[in-house]
Amino acid sequence: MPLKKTSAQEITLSVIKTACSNCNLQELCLPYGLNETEMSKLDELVSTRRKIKRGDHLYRAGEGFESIYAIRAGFFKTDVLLEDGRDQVTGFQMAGELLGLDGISTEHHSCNAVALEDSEVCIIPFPRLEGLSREIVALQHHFHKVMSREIVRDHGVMMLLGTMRAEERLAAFLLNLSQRFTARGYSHAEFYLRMTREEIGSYLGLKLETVSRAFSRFQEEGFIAVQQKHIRILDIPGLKKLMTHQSA
Amino acid sequence: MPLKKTSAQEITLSVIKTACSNCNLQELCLPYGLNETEMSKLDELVSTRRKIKRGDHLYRAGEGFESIYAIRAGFFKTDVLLEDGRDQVTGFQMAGELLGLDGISTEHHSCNAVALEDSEVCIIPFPRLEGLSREIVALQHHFHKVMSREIVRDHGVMMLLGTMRAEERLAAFLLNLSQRFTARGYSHAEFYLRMTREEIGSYLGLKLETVSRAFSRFQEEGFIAVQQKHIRILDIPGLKKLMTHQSA
DNA sequence: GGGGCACGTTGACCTGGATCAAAGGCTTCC
DNA sequence: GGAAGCCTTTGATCCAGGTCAACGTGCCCC
Repeated sequence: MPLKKTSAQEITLSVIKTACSNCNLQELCLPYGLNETEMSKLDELVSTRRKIKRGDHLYRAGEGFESIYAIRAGFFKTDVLLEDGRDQVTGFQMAGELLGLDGISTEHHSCNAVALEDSEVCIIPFPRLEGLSREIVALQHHFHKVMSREIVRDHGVMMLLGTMRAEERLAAFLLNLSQRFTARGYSHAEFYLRMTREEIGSYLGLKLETVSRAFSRFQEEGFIAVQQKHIRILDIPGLKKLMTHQSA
Repeated sequence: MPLKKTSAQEITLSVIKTACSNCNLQELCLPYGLNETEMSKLDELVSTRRKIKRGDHLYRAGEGFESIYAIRAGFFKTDVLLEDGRDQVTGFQMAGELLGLDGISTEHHSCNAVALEDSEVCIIPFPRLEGLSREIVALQHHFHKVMSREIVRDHGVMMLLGTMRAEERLAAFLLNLSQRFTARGYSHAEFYLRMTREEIGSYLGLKLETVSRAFSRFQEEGFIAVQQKHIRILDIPGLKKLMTHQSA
């Protein structure tokens, strides 16, 4: 909308919108499965948002843990640092996904969360979430499912890192992104990568040159069209076959 | 004890012992942090045990999920299967650790759990656990911590698979086992591996020959003494240095 | 609007770990 | 208690992906 923005207007808009009950990410996010009464209780809890500029940290490894975050808009990566300076991207997160679950175990965050584009998160104070999930069975159960899903996802990544060759890894990565964009109502075949080749490589356990070469190879083979961060997927079955067919 | 076992005796013994409140794994397991009243409520819930023979499955990928399991005694591995037949060990679990958390998300198990020695687990019906953790704050919170810890552990494995070289991986693996045996009151320096070289390799993203060679190399260097599955760790600092020092 | 710089591509070469192969040593199960 | 087969070790060779290097490209900020 072409309204001239004043800070008063921004505040108003933000207050109006900060409610799970009229958020279009409900189905992907924490409120999944709640009825109206329950939803309005959740609204009270999730009342604050925070904007994160591209490149800024939402939290850093070692910081005290107080809240988990639901991504309202934008795109994040999480990474872990080893003492000797090596690091690895452990995941890329998009709208509707939760950040910060790693912090529950020690009450300190165990990884960094960095915005890869200007983003906004809903702040969910964890003790209050635990309180509410003692009242609302559906919320409790869904939260457990979300944590469990994260464990299953991690097993998938371990599988990828442990058994797949470079091109299989990249194919799996692209198919996964495609599927997640689809779930959010975006094109499954065309998207912008928010991360660099190096970040993709770090996530996939490959060097950036290898990622770049694999992209080129996929383009030659007609599986995708790449131009920098702009990706068009041309042959999903082809990518899938590539993933399962190779090696023993 | 040299008692002649009759099935009546076995049942009695089993009934007596099946209670968190007098289990010596309390501190490592689900009951951590509960007071006496709470513990006795948990006792009601965790009333059944199950013995699993070496090589048998506790559950299989695809099976319906109903319960999580606390390992009372023994040693397990979990593994994931890809459509094309490749598989990977996603973890090794020992006494006091929980199995089955992966099943919550889809209500079906997503991996196989196999006993690596004759083992015994306590069956924890999940809906009842959710019920009880709505009543007992400490149980709820601890359960969340356990799930979160699993996520953090998985990130560590991703790190290992994504950034470490073969010998670093094996060093990390041995140090991790040592530390977990210590926590259970066993020697930190001497233990039997319950898994084969192939299973270690699968977990670490290496081939069995590479694992074997790395063991031999560690022995030559004086870090450990290996004889088949019997390991003595001779130089913990040496192994630690090996893990962090190498490469960039 | 232009200059600088981070990001991306491609080539040449190298190496760590995979693969293939063969020979013991343990365990287990009749 | 002995045989069969699994597990482990070790050697020789190979290759996928890492490393090093140089050059393009487009984005962003002044």
